[in-house]
Amino acid sequence: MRRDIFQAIADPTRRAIIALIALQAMTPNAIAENFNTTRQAVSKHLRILTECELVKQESQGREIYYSLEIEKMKEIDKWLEQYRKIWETRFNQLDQVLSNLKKQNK
Amino acid sequence: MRRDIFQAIADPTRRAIIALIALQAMTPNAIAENFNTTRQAVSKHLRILTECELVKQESQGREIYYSLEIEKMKEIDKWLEQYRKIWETRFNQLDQVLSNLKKQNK
DNA sequence: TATTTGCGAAACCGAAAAGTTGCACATATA
DNA sequence: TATATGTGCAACTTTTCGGTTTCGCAAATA
Repeated sequence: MRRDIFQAIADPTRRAIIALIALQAMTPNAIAENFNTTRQAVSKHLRILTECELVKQESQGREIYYSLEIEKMKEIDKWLEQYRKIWETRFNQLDQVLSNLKKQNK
Repeated sequence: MRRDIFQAIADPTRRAIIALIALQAMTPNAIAENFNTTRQAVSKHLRILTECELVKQESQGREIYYSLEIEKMKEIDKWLEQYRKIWETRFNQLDQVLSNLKKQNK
C-alpha cells in the first residue's frame, strides 16, 4: 500500500499525533492516552505515518518510541512553494496599485 | 458534510486541478479534458474544493469558471509554520555544532 | 420552437479507509 | 518459572470515497 504524505496528513487524528510527537518521542500507549480511541487504532495510524516516512521509531526494551521525521514535512512546504509565489506576486501587485493611487493623490 | 482543506488536497486529482486553475479560471469541461475521467467526476471534485472554499466559481452564461482561492492556501502554510519553526531551530543547532567544531580545530 | 451544449445532482457500485476485537510475541517483573 | 505489560498484526465491520451512469435544467444555437 503506497502511502502519500498528503493522504497521511488528511486525517485529523494523524495531524494530532504529529503535533504530539513533534517535540518529544512517545510510545503508542502514551499517545493513545490523548485520544478517544483504542491503542490499536493509534498503532494503525503510526504504521501509516511510518510507511510514508513521516515518523521514525526507536526501540527501547519492549517499548517503542515514535518521533517526527521533520525533514519529511518539508515536502509539503516544497509543494506549497509554487502557490506561495502566486500569493506573493498578487500581494506585490496590490502593493503596486496602492502606490500608484498614492502617486495620483499627490 | 463538513470538508477540511487537508482532506481536499489529499486526492492527487484535486491537487492537479488546483495546479491547473491556479493561474487562470477554467470551466469543468476544459478541466476534465486534462484527465482520464468524466466531467462529472471532475465536477464532484470541484464541489468538494468549493465546499471548503479552496475554489470559487463565476458564472458566465451557461459556463461556470472555476479559479483558485489562493488566500485559502495560506491555511496550510499557517499549519506548517509550527513545524517550520522546528526544522529551522534544528538547523541552527546543527549550525552551532559545526561552528563549535571549527573553533576546536583552530 | 426544436436541438444542442454546459452544467449540477442523485443513485448506484466497487475499493479503500478507519475503527474494533482478538491474538501472538517479546520483554519486563513477581 | 509464572504473570503482567507493551506492542504489532490479522480478521472483520462500518463508513467514506472516487468513479460512472442517468437525469433534469438552463442557456445558446439552428
